[in-house]
Amino acid sequence: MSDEDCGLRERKKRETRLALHRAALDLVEESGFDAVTTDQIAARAGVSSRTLFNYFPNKESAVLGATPADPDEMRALLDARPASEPILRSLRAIVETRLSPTTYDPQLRAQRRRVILSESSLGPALVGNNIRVENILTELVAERLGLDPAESVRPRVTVASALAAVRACIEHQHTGGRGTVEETVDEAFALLEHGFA
Amino acid sequence: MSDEDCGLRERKKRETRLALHRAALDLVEESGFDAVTTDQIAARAGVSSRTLFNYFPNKESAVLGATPADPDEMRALLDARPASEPILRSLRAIVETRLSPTTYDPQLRAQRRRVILSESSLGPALVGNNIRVENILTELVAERLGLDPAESVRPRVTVASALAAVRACIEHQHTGGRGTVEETVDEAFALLEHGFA
DNA sequence: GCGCAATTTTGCAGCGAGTGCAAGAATTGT
DNA sequence: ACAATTCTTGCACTCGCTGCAAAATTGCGC
Repeated sequence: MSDEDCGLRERKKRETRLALHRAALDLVEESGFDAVTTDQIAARAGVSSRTLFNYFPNKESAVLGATPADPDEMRALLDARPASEPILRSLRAIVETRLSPTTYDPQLRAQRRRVILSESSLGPALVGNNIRVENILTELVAERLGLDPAESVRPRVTVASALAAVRACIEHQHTGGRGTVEETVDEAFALLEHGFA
Repeated sequence: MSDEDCGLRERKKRETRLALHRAALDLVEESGFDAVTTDQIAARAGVSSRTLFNYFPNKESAVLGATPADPDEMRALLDARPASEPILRSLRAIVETRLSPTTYDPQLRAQRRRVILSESSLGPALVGNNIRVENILTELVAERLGLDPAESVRPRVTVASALAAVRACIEHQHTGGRGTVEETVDEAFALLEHGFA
């Protein structure tokens, strides 16, 4: 996926996109999300402010380097999981992939992770409140469970809870909570799986 | 609470607040959330645009008539629930109270409900993404469970999942899903209680 | 009532996010 | 090298929201 379409045009676009993402991450890490303007990000990336919005729909997405959730891509992710796996576990894997994309170079990934875990303005944009992602996943989960998403809320509630759980764990970090994200996510999904009762 | 402090000043403030809320609801019901500007809301309420933001922190809050989440108030709500009640059930009751405040006159409440269920821009502002509410509830739930919210994620995950579940049910309505909100919320909380496994 | 203090409203000036549009620059295939 | 396509840029603009200081309103002691 990263080597196909190697025209100059496509390569430049990838470079620009990455430059914007890097610039955004750097600036946010330096001064905090709210103190950084989109103009500054564009300037550091060496591109006009208008161009930033050709690549990302908003500031948050630029910082996250968010790729516009593609249904096919997510379907591929889900299909990659064994059919026998409990749906929650598959969901968790998918969400974690979105959280730290494996196509990144490790250093950038680490920085992204650092920023996500320290900037609370980003949580919502990442997993919570991301209606588009929720809708796509709901559709996919319904399919796998053999349910009609218009008939039963179950798929949607499953997805929403999973996303919320991850976001809660990130929030837990923001508020200085104990444990690594991995540990707390473990705990959270155990709760979802076996019930809060 | 609605009769105390009956000075002219306090009464006028309540009137203005209500006027803004009503204006916002009316306009949004007429034209949709995105098509309504804060200036229009203020104008219909007969106050300056600047005044709107003296009463509400943002457009969404004006439409929702959102009262700034008060820790003490929420504690009172929780304390009103029997101590033996499962925490999820208490949470559900609290969230539902926030969803349709009992201090409203029925007609306004109905309108508010209608708007909430038809305007998807509002879901986030109501329950999801409401970090402040989540933090307060997390604290309270931790207390009731006898846990330290910094030690265990459980309280936070419980709260986040409950909020997410309700938001998911509202979203279910938005997307034309079947069933009343009550039914779907029932189903959702049953899942949370007994687990998704 | 009267006048002073506290509070509220308002206008204004301004910032930052985000968009539509049209002109200009770069890249492509031929 | 030329034309078609695509990307970038600048510009003007809307909208949400904020700070500030002046003006209006209300509360209170007399």
